Amino acid sequence: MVLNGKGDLHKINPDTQERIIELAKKYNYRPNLIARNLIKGRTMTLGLIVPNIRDSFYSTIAYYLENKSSEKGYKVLLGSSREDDKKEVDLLQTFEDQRVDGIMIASTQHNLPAIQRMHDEGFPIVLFDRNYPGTNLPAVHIDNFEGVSTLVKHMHSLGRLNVGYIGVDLDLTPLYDRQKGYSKTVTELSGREKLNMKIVSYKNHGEECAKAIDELIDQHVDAIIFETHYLALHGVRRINELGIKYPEDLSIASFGDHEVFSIFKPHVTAINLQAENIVESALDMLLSRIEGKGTAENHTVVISPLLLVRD
Amino acid sequence: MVLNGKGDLHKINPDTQERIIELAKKYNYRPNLIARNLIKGRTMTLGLIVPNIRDSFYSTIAYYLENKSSEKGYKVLLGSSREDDKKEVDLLQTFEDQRVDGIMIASTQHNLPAIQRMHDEGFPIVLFDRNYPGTNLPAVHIDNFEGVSTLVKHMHSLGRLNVGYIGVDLDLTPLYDRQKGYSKTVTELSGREKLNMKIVSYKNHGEECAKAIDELIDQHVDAIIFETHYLALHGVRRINELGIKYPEDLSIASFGDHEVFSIFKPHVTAINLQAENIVESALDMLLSRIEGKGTAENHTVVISPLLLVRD
DNA sequence: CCCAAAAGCTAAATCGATTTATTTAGTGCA
DNA sequence: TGCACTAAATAAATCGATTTAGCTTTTGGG
Repeated sequence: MVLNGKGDLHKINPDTQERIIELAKKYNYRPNLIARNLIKGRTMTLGLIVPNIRDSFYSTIAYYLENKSSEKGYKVLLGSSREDDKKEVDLLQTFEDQRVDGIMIASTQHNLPAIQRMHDEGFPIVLFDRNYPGTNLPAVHIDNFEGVSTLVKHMHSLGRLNVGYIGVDLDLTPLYDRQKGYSKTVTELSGREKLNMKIVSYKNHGEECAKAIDELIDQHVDAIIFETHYLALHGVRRINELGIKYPEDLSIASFGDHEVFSIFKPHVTAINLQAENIVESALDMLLSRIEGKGTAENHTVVISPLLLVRD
Repeated sequence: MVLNGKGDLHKINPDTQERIIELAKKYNYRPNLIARNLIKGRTMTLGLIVPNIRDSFYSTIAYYLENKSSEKGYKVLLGSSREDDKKEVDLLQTFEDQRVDGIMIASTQHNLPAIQRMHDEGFPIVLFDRNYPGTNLPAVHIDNFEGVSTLVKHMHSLGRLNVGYIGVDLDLTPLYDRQKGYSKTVTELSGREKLNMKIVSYKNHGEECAKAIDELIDQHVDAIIFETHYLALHGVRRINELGIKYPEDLSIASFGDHEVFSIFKPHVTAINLQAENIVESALDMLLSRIEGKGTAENHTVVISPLLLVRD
């Protein structure tokens, strides 16, 4: 009681309190957190599950989560699913058994049953980046539609009306939303029937992205929007190889920022994925549910993307 | 006993065992790991403390650690010290209180007392990347001296005899070792008195690195070695800006690889930091100490760097 | 001087699993 | 029939902290 600062509350004599504190110091006493966790029923630990911690977006998420949650006394258990459904359920299960107080997950989008079950049982869990549409699962993600839309409009404002788009064939909601954002905005703005949209395979995205660029150039696009940062990297490479000057002869932009975009010149205009905001919202949702005050308010938080206008 | 597969060992009747297993399944029983941890005195958790999880090297370390240790049934608690001594001791303390079974840490190099104490008390802890020289603390790191030496020799083998070097002013052993590797090798190989070595401040490394390049060019170097990947990124940028062609007019190489080095062309020759090997060794050391068979064998494992010859 | 109430401690229950001890039932052999 | 021994099940102890209950000693007021 004394060591937890509840000495007065429990009417422990001030002298005794002092004695206790002294002895604790003398013997270098440190409470065993496992024992505390056991009786408290909470571990002050949050689980983070990402498809790949090497990815700069997810490692940035991990960074902010660790920072913000350590401020509030929480630790972070890290899980990397490697885009593997099985590994992901394993992690979910282990984290649940381990009694983490909550989980933040960018799911493979193939584990709805497990996640739904946990949520239904009252386990605080919040999806981010990738969600399960049509469910009541708490989720935080950027507005992908809006983000691409912003990029297209930005291109138009620069006088680039014949925009092209390169995406990837992964089966993920954020990517679909981006593609939808592109086609909708382009048709609305220009009434074009030809969308100049290329979807490349993830497995071989480097080469296919280069090929896609060649084709778009043949179709005389004057701007290209890349669906992800890694596509943009390969795109920039190809554009340089072809000797095409950007932004003079071609405007480009990436959905998703990357450190080199503001190092190598010309700097690449990009949509920032707002990792810090995502973590902030997700953490808020988790903590309010953990602390129990979390009623069933807004299930999904959609964060506005940030356009970083560069060269 | 039954659920842990020790039914026969404890002579539980096979029928009873079946009944137990069935009931466990029926009621969806999952053992509470906290309770297990408490009595077992181990948590099947490893702590990872890095200066910055956003750094691609450290996130790669995290990736491999998570993968390899989850194969062996261990979880990973993540801590990011942000190069802050205080935060680092806090993390160490918390992880110890939390009773993680072992810790893998890239220290700020300002917490010897805390780390030494833990090690002396028998806590399994292994340093990586950055170590405390002159101590008996278990450590794993790449051979930084050897790595730079390899690069210098590689340059010489290409006929580039007037090599330059750009480093950073951080107070970290691996960087000193690299600098030593450079000066030693250059003097040995060429007997040069002029080392063409520039040290830039970390805080402003982008601009200062560019300036350093300008100066080295003035000094007519025909090759530049970058001490870290981020210096190399800024270096490549500056070299492109100056319109200098590499590798034709100038050879460059980076200590530390980066994804863009094999995307953008010409590809940048680099030393790979062998994250996977580092994790493997560190994990071996930790587990053998955790399992108790770890006698005081080799305290330090030095890993050979890998030269990736590119353009 | 007595009693109620507060002050201050001490003891016990609890969290949920693991491990060890104890009890009961059953078997084999002299 | 009896004894030793095994099989199988049940009970208890343990990990270390938190919380609640219970006990003893003071204190204050009539």
